[in-house]
Amino acid sequence: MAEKPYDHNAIEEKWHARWREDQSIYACDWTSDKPKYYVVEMFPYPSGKLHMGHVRNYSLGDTLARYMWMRGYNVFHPIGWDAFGMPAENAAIKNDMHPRQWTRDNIANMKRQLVRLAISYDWNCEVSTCEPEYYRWNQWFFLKMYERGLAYRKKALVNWCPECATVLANEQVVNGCCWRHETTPVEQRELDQWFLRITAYADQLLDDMKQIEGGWPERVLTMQRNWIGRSEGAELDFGLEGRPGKIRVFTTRVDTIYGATCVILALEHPLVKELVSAGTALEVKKLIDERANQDPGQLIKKGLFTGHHALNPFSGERVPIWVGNFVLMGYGTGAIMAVPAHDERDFEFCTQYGIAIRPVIRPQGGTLADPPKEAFTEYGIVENSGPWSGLSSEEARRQMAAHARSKGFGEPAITFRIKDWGVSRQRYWGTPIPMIHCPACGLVPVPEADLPVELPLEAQITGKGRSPLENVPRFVNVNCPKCGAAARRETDTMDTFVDSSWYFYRYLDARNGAQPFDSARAAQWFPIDQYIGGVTHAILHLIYSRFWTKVMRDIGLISTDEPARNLFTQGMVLKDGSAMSKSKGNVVDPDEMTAKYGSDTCRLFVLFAAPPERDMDWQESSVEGQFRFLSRAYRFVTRNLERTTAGAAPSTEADRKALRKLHQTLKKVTEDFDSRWHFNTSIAALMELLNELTSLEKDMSGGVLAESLEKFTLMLGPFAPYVAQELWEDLGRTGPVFRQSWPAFDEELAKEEGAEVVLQVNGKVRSRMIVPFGTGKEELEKRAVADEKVHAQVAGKQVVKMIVVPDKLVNIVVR
RNA sequence: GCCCGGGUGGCGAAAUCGGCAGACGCAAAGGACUUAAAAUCCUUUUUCCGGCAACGGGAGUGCGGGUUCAAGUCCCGCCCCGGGCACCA
Repeated sequence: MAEKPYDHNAIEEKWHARWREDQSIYACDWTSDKPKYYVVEMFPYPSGKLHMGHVRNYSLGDTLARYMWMRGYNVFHPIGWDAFGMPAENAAIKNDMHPRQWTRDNIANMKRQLVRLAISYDWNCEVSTCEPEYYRWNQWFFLKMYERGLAYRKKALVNWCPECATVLANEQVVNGCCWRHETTPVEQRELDQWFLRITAYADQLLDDMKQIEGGWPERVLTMQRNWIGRSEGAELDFGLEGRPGKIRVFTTRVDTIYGATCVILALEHPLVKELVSAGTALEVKKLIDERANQDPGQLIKKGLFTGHHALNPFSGERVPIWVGNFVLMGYGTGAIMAVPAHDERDFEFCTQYGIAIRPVIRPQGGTLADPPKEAFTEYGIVENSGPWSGLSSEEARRQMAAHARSKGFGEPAITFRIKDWGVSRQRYWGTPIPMIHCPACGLVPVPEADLPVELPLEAQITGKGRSPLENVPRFVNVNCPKCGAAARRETDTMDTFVDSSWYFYRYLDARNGAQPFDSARAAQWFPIDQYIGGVTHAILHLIYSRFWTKVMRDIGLISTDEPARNLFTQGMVLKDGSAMSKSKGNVVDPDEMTAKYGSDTCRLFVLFAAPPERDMDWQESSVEGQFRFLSRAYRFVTRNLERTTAGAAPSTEADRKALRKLHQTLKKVTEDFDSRWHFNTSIAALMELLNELTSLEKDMSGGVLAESLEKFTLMLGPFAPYVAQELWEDLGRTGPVFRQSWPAFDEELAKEEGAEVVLQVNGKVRSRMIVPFGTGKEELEKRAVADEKVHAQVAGKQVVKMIVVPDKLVNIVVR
């Protein structure tokens, strides 16, 4: 019996080499007639090295992919690179290295790591978003959106560092200052920027959630619902006293309008300039600057009286017009009617400035609190509101909005919190926006035939100035495609969320030079069966890609409304209670772990540490346990190889026990795969099985040994592909483990010999007994009372009640 | 402030439908093998009380109540930790 030591290096190198020779091992079979299974893990940003969050994400996806292959599915499991973005530019500045070179080097290294971890990717379909063959389709989509009015240009504020003389991304602003000049306050500048009209799809983004409910975590849907922020109310016009014009406000509570005691404009509201004196305008400007450098959560409410009055369209009452720093220009109409009695913010503001507070809603069955001590914000009964008095809030909202419409001073309205998606970036390492500015023709799209607009590689990246592209004459100077005159090319590049909005469609057809992808193939493979990634992308990426899918549908490329039927959000990998990050210096490099213990151990470790949806605190100590398990498994199988006899019937008591445990394990692991992916318990079950088999080893006969070794190896396959493959070969079998069929379990064999019934007295366990399954209630009662230990507890007391759960327990209640 | 998660031994965790709390693993302690160490194997390991011991008894899943024959699991009220949103009218 030649037991072999577990030489993980030799085993992993051997299979690593063989698999690398056969590039097609994980390739998708596009002609297969098996049911499809499309599994995607969120692609990584090529920062240079995989971190443990990646290892967790990809091990999870891989384990699932291998299982689905074994279940007979035609699996498509691709990967790519989210390869545009700022770090490449920063590296270029720091190390004098071209972003493209830096990115490609990083990709090569991370690809090596993924292959080493034996993640089963179809490398034929690899996608890298920084290559023209990919980003040309970003440009193509942009043109399609422009045609449809979904891409447009407007002025918007950007963060500007006067020291760098450059635009900063939001994440480069730290405490209101530049990340490189920590004492230089960031200024707000207005620039023309490109936007995508995601708001046109706001209702669909909400409604189509019906299609993915149940498949997506509820909390992701909730976060998206809040982000979209649909609210129903009314827009109303307050007339201006003594001058023409009006102020339009949005409110969800028309029913409170008789309690409106002032109108408040946002600081940037266009009317402010008209209404206030030069002196007040200066004060307003001050408030704007003050707010720019403040944490929005800590903002202290401030405001100014404009000196003018507005007229309440319902009551005709004259109310003062204020400006307030807490009124958002970007939401609703940029102006509100303040009802301090029924809104906390208005209450705070009006109390502070001595503005009248007038309650008009009383709680159902309660009385009007006058003067109120705090805002009553719930619905109730309308009071002191002319003809509307006595109505419920709900009824008043409906009737009053309708009344406003019939009188022409307003109408029911729906407002969204979500804003159009600003995609302009004044950066180099991104997709050039395919537009041309012609002095004669204005904005002219680059003709489709001229795509891609390639990034000029010679641009100098200095971290200064508006955009590196502006200093590349070859890029900037073009002839207008319409009139032929000298024109300027747009130098803004696209947000990298554009790249990631549709990459999983490109996987299907990664080398297509004529279209973004083949529609017929997309119809066959979409929606994605399982998308896996971090919950950090719950909002942006996952909303943008849903939006993109709908646009592609409207263009006619696909016919589905949603990109992914199921989404799984894995937990974060934490160290000392917070996320691993370079700045905290607590990053763990997977290479170290693979070098020491091997990839199989590393994979097992991340899956075993916690259930996948939960955050996992980094506790490296348990890695030894995983290594020991694989080591024991390997030795167990190899030393028993020669004892196996195929087909021999079970003969010993040990055989029966081993078979029972084997089939119980098969059942457990299969159920974990088919439900919640708690692979920590699957691996624990495999450990239990190995422990049991080891203790029965000597008394097991050849037939049961053969079955046990084979099925154990197959079950190990999705988790630890290298060692499973090695054992498979040792067992004299051929072909990849993940192409074998997943072993079925036999419910009969898995059954225990008898049911263990717990005997309780007053809810406390006093004894237990083994009875045949299905033993009747009366029989159980009889046996329970006869039990010695139970008897000792019951003796001398009165039995009040007996609860019997067949095959489970008997509880005797005594007094 | 609002909306989600989560809180179980020294540690990671398990208990999937209200029915044996702590599976599996780590760490620790003791032992076997060894000249020795590593590796491996065996034993103990929630806690308190009694006992030389087999064993017996009590407590115990963040805190306080409740429902139930029975609660980690369900209900009510709190505390703490993590995440998201945060003047969205």
